[in-house]
Amino acid sequence: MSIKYVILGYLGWKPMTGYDLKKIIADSETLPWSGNNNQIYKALVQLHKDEWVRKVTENQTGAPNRHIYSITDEGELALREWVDNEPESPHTKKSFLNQLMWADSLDIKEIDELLEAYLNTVGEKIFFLRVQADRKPNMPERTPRERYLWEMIYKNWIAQYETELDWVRQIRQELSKGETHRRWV
Amino acid sequence: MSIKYVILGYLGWKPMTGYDLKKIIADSETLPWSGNNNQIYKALVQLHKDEWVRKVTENQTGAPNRHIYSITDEGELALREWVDNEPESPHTKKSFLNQLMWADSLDIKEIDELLEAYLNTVGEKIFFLRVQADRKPNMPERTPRERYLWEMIYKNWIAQYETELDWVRQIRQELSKGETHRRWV
DNA sequence: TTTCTCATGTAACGCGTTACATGATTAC
DNA sequence: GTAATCATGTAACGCGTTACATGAGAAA
Repeated sequence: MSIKYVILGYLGWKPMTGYDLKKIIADSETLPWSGNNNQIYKALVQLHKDEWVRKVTENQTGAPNRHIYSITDEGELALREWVDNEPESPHTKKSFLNQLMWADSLDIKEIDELLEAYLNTVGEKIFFLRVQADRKPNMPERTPRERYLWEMIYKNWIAQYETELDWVRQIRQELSKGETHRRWV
Repeated sequence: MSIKYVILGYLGWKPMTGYDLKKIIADSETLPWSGNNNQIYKALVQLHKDEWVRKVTENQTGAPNRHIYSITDEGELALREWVDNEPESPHTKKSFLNQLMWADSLDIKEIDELLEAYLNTVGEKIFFLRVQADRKPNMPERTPRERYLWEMIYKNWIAQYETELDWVRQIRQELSKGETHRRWV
């Protein structure tokens, strides 16, 4: 449950409520979770039981009392340990490529339209990534180095999608060339 | 349940048993499933109930009877429809980037070691991708165009990981430069 | 003799999602 | 008046994983 650590990371930046975390996670273009209540509130209960966070309740009228969580010393230690974990390769699901595996039943025009649609969805994704990289919401900038790391994280995502665009352009061009030269029927 | 369609795709290539499909999926460097029994056998039951595949039982002694599945006309139609679906952007989980978000608590050396380890796991992944792209196991080559599509699919994955390598190299270089110039403490 | 391959299937569990539930305040 | 924001939480479900279960034949 790596979302637990992501939450812990944010709480190590500053104290927050579950609701705050929910918004951050839901709005993020790079964190791969929807930010649903169930997951976040459960993770917070979990973190509290582990004593990696402490909870302060702020009374309110008109809305449920706010539970403000902040990281503990044990939490900080656990976070550091997790950060220093052996890195894993990315896990990617490209359902479009799974479609393309069996796309030979389509004619050239249909395939090209699919590729164009893919180009557009990926292009849109890049657009939103750039907007967020620009606005930098919820970005802790405690040191210049931290700032640099976060910038590189955004660049990583953008580069990934740019690579995707290049690939689509190449395949579209080659398919149309193959068409005119009757390399495939 | 997109694995259902991937299975349908393979059965549209040639008739197979659940066991065959399990191996193909488990061995694939690009399909994002482990190839566990539970999922595959259930999907086959599902596909059979939909009448997208038919089942022929071949009696055996010493091993369970083989259930050989092949695609039906309805199945072929359903596959074509799915292939022609609106493409989605890739869904990627880069847990390493989530670690890096909070890596400012580490010192330069620790970060660099993490990046190097990441470089290695990604490099390894590329290696296996290239091997598989080269050997081309379980690749239907019914037409030149289909062959081309599958090659481009492998290229897509390789390009993605290559982009990752470039990114790691850049960040490592810049971090070490920043270190000598005391841009971050 | 132990391990691998063939070949099917089930059980338990974890992570993640959508949808449900409540209710006051603020903005349009 | 309707919708969004604040703020908590629960229920039901789907997809995917590991592990369990069986049992013969072939290979190491």
